[in-house]
Amino acid sequence: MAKGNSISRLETLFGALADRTRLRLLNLMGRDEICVCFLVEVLGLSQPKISRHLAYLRDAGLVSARREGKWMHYRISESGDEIAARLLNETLDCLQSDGEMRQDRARLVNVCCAPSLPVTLQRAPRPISVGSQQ
Amino acid sequence: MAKGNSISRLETLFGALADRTRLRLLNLMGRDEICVCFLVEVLGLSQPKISRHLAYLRDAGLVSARREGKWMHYRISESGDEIAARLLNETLDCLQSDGEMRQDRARLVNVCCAPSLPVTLQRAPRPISVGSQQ
DNA sequence: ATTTCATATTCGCCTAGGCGAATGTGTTGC
DNA sequence: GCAACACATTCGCCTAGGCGAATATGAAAT
Repeated sequence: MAKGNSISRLETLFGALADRTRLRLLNLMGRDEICVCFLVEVLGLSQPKISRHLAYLRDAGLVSARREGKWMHYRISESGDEIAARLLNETLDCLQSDGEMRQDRARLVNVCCAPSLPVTLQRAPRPISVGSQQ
Repeated sequence: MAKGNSISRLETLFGALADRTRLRLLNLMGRDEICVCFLVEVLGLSQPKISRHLAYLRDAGLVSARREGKWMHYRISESGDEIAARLLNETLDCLQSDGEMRQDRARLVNVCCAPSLPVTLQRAPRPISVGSQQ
């Protein structure tokens, strides 16, 4: 679904980026793995909605998944496509400087490091970069 | 239609870029004005199709139009949005290095400088950068 | 084995937007 | 005025894809 000539791959890339929820997901992934339950918690959206958008990103080749027991970890995948990779990186840089995106990242840190985690997350594996205190 | 917070503007931008025909149009505009009739001739697509996509790009704020008699000239507009501008420039750079996009640009030069122009184009104003020989 | 938990998928509904064909609009030339 | 020209818009049709609600799946825990 992400294949074809290079123009088609650009269409696929931009199609994947043309959605608010997916931009927020990519922003939260940053350079690290993150587990679905944190994405659900931080974005405050329904779990099926998150999963559907993750599936879209997977089909578009932007993201790859790894299972760890009951949990699924997602990360931005280094695309074989050099051009797509360059554009995606530039996009992620732009998200860095966006106010709402910063809020999302801050909320992720808060959720992960909170002394009292939401019940649903107490056993979930932390994202690497945020660290796993307590 | 291109307004809202910065995430919405990114959605709009990426939506506009997520179409082969629109990418080809932006590629042909490059940094200069170009008249619709040349776009139709070079891309070999129907005039209404070209016009619809130009309208889409206009509504998304990526492109602006100028009338000169019967002819309409389109150009990529410097967006007020710095982030969008940066991403758009990066995208245009990527198009530069794409094979099919190069073919389109070569065809534009051929069409404009051909000793015998297609009848439809004989009086049309040339794009600036290609020059107006004959 | 059964239940629970984390996640994925399916279903039905609805809107955005792509297409060709036809038609409308603004400008020039006669 | 009217015809020709360059371009824009509308119409009807069709698919992609967004959503919530419900349901399925795969792994662990009991």
